[in-house]
Amino acid sequence: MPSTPGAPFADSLPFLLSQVGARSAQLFAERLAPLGVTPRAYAVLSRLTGSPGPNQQQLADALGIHRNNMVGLIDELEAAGWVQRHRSKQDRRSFALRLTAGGRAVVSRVDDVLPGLSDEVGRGLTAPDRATLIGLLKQLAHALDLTAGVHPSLRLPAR
Amino acid sequence: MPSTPGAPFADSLPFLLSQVGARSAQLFAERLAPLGVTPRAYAVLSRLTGSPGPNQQQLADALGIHRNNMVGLIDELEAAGWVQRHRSKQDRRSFALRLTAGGRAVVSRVDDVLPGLSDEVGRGLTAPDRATLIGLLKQLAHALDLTAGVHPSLRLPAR
DNA sequence: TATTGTTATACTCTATAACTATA
DNA sequence: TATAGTTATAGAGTATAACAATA
Repeated sequence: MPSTPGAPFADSLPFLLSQVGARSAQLFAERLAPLGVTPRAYAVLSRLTGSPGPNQQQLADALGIHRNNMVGLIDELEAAGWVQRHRSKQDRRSFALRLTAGGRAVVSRVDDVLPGLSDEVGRGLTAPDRATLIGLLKQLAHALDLTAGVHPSLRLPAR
Repeated sequence: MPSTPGAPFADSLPFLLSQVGARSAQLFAERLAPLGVTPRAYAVLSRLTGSPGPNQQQLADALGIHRNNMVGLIDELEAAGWVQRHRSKQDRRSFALRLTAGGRAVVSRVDDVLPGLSDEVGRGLTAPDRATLIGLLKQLAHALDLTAGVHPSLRLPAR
């Protein structure tokens, strides 16, 4: 059976990528939820693991989130005790964002959960096939001008 | 270089699938927009190309859209002249949904655009590699219990 | 005059409940 | 009593504009 009757798109590369990718994103969100973290929040937290604390504008630019929305996001992370705002001494308009010990612990806990997600998502494939798939996806990501570690949905919604 | 510094997830299968899949969904939506069609609307229209006109409840169940939201969706498609509601004579509570000639024309126009999208999304890969990738994605879709032609985001949002 | 962070507003989507007409 | 369709409401998420403090 070559294709679903009346659905020529169902076996196309764009649809399959979008379909499997969306399911993968759902499973990712479900694994994060018990830890009290949203995918957006994890994107921010994992960006702050580097040493030079960026300000909100820089972080927003790097992730493709609008700076207006970054305010509330940092508010939540600060309320959770995972991030701190430190007034920059070079430029007193901006805050240097720094992960707290608790924030680092959350990132670490999420990273511990990710291998289980990889196994769940890739359970239909042999180990060599998984490696092949990852290689092909990296080629696609590069050809589509995607930045490593930056999710396009943070920038633009699909629908 | 094995992985992005400070971003262990960036090269993982779940993230790459979600990242490339989300970009693919954006490109799909951008191709549809000039035709006045949203991905949701196309999902509905392409489901109605079959001969036995389903009612709204059946269509909602098949696509994973809530029947409450199906009302407004069908309203728009009817206002655009692409779908008609016909009172069922067997069960006068329900409507048999039927594509109009205009509706069939829109589906046809979208289907004409899809090959171009496939080329754009897959431009980073050789033809054999594209075929390999499609095969691997189908295996994943099957292992993840995804239904052919049904997009998971219609059922549940990722974020 | 430009930039960082902030707030307010409106608009879109979605989730839930409740209503009507039929069965 | 259950089901198909509908409507209303509230809640999340996002986009836009405007503001205060600082450069």
